Amino acid sequence: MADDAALRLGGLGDSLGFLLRLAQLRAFEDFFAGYGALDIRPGEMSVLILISENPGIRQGALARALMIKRAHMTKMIRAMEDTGLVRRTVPDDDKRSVELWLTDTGTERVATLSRHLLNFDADPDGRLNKRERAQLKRLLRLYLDLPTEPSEESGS
Amino acid sequence: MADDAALRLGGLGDSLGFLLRLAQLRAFEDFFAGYGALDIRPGEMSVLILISENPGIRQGALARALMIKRAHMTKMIRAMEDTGLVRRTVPDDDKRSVELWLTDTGTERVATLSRHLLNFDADPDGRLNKRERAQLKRLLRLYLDLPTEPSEESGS
DNA sequence: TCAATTTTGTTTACTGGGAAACAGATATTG
DNA sequence: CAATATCTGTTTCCCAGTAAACAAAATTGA
Repeated sequence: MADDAALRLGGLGDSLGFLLRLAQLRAFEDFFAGYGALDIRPGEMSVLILISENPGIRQGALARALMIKRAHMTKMIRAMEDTGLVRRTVPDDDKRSVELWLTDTGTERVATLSRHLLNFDADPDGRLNKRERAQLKRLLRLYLDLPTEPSEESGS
Repeated sequence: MADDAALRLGGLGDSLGFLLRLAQLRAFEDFFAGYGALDIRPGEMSVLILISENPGIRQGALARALMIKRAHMTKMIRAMEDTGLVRRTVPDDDKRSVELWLTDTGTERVATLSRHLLNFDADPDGRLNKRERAQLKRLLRLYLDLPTEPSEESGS
């Protein structure tokens, strides 16, 4: 039990990759703890939100943004099409590509998820306080070459 | 190309879980870029290092420390036993459990890996400077309830 | 003592995700 | 224009990892 705390991590404890992996697993635990009832996976959620924010986004662009492979995106999108959350169209000017749109059901789902996402993320679970949490996110965005300030253009 | 930068992330860009997932994927990319030649996976490496730092550690404790399931640990350890990196013993005082030890080959491997790990992690790849990198790791350790200071105090 | 519960590791079946080969559409280059 | 190269999505096959059921050992509780 307390034995685990006594474990020596060696060089691992100073490895960014190791810390990130553990932190991600922990964050997903938190995610499921908070979202359990909703029967949604993190991956599906991110896909839905990105389509919602970027209607008509092409499948490949979505895969790049989420850093998953096109082969896997094909499967995810097909599943979400089957459950009626997403609609696919092929544009005339490039018939290789596929554009993605939310169905009405998908739009509703995103609305629900977004509400919960805000609640979830705003709730410090005791390990980090608000300031530390914000700082952590800032550094992660930096590491990821993402805009440091989340683009907040939509007037409420 | 530049399209990707123009993507709107919506609530996702402020979600710790999302940022952690992306960061972890990116860190693994970096890992393979730096380690490619060595033919080692991050998971195997962490197992080897933890056994090296905690000789005789039991399989379950190792699984908990790395936040992976015992079922999967069984497979990993068996594979590493087959390739002669790890040795398993069953202690007399608890015949359910399995204690893990490095073979000589395993010990050599860890020595090599540790050298590379230091090089790798010490090399800022341009996105974060040393200070930011250290700060990021500090916050991650905090989030993970790990000791904020790596157990070793070396220079500076 | 000895039945019931818990712990530890294993097996089997399944899911999430990647690698590689592919086909159709588009872009490039002569 | 034709020939080639590249891009986009898909298919197939594979690997990492999980879930659930299990067996053996250990612990608990009457």
